[in-house]
Amino acid sequence: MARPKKGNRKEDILEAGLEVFAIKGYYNTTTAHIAEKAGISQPYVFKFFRTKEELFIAALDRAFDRIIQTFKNVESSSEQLVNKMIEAYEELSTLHPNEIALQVIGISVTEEAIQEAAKNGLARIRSYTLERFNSAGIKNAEREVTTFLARGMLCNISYFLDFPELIDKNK
Amino acid sequence: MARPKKGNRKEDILEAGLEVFAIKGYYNTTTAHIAEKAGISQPYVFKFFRTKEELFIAALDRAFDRIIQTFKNVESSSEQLVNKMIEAYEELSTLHPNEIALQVIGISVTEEAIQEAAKNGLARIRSYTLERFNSAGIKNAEREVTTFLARGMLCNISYFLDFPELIDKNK
DNA sequence: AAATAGTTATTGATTGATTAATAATTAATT
DNA sequence: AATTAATTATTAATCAATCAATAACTATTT
Repeated sequence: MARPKKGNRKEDILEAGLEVFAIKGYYNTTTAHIAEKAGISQPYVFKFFRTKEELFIAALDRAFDRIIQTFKNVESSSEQLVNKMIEAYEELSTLHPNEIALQVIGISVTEEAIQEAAKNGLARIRSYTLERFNSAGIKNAEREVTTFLARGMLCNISYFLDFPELIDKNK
Repeated sequence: MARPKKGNRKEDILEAGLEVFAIKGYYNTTTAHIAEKAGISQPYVFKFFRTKEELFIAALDRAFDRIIQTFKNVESSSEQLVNKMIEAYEELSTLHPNEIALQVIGISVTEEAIQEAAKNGLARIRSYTLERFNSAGIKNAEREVTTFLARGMLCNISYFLDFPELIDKNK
């Protein structure tokens, strides 16, 4: 049977892709897996995304969008900004674990176009954070951003590996 | 012709594997690539390592060994220990880039046994560092170790993506 | 309102390339 | 002759991507 559903198929595929890629990684995910999750046939994926790589990059971009949106939602005074942003990021790893996992996966995949997309996403995070720290009047902002990113990366890995002991439990 | 070479084949394969995996990643590396680099035929790899995964894990373990050895070679007074270790790690990324790349790759691969090996390697780094910080009488050692690891992870990613701007240039 | 024409949504079948791993075989060394 | 070192030949599986076909809907004409 044809034409059963109505909704936005491209959107379905993108969300399915984000989830499956985040769980199984780039190479272990087949287009058939994604299709199944999206409730369509495997070849139909290619009507909306020219290649598996293109679909992955679209999912990765969306993951970075959501991460940045999380930071944008943090409202805070200068005093507490850094701590609030760290808090927000930690919350993200329980609230949107797939976005974090996809970030880790995107960074380490060796396909060139994917690495470019990952660099781009990290650059966006960095420049948004720097802007924010600056307009909050934080001194030594560049250095603080680096420390913030570093903590974020360790947080990612600790979450991705399901290895909480990697981070000390003092707060 | 058979038996042309003499040396330790297992060792050759392991070093070839470490290098090729570090450059192309786990999934994009074929056993044929490694064999070629080691100067042997593809199936002969399996005389020394039962599976591709087993070979990767052996290479990853060796990479972690070398990283830890680098830290062991740092001799320093309590005062300068942390800075000296950071310096040593930064040097590592130019001196032994493959070991760093393999670490990044090992962490993000979704094969379970490989993730276990990566966790194990990180745990070894953490516990060695903690011991060292403690016996140097550094106060708040747990927290300092976390900061040290975080910085290391960002360093890894910045190197792996060839993206130095991710880290601020102040020292 | 019936028939016709055209479009959109979707699938089944297939393929061509890749590749880890095994088996059979050959050559050199002791 | 037996052991060791290595190769060639082969296989079985996997998967992204293409293609041709079909079902269902919409618009147009009669």
